[in-house]
Amino acid sequence: MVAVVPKPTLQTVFELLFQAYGPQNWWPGDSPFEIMVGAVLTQNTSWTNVEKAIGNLKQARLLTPQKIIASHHKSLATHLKPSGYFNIKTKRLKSFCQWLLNQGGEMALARRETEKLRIELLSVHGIGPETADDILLYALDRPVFVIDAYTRRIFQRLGLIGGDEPYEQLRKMFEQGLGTDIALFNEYHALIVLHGKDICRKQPRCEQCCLQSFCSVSAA
DNA sequence: ACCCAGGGTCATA
DNA sequence: TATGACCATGGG
Repeated sequence: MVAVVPKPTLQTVFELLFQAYGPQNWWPGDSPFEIMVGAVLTQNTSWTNVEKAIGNLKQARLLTPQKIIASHHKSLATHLKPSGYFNIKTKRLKSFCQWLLNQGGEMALARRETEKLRIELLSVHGIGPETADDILLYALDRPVFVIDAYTRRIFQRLGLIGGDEPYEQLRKMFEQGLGTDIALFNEYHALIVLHGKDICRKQPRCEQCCLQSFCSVSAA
């Protein structure tokens, strides 16, 4: 006999995570531009390493699009070193900053329609769907739900997805299932990341997990 | 010594 | 379309 695990709604999962962890107040950063930079630097990289790189940029007073573009590759790469992939990220950060200035700067983005802006972001070399959506949600306050590896892992275990769906399919599923709620999207993704780090990979059987009653792994 | 992080691009089949 | 290689540091 296989135990039948009930499937929670997306709202229920949020409630459980929020009750377990409380508000996360994402994204850490002092300004929208710092958040955008962090979104690029945190690609496949732990946040503690990103903080060091951002600290270097701040100390060198390079945390503006103009200064980043004006920096030489080698110099900028040295500042980014702690965040890993520094040669690639140097190019990506420069491409993004060049795009930002071409758009007319940060203020000009506020008038752009979200979907148009998203397409534009995705056209920048080194900006993929997750990075674009991090920027849209956390720096530009747009109602976009961020999908990452933790989201796939956690919701696969809850039996709500297969886990290999295309990014866009999952994004639309969450956005339609939750309604347009920027504050909810903001908090939800932060909670998913925290929960993913905290428990879901380190303890595959999830004995202490706040989602335990819905988790197909712990019930198996 | 090994595993992986708040991904994305590119080459190959 | 769908895998696999590659990028690179730092903490567990």
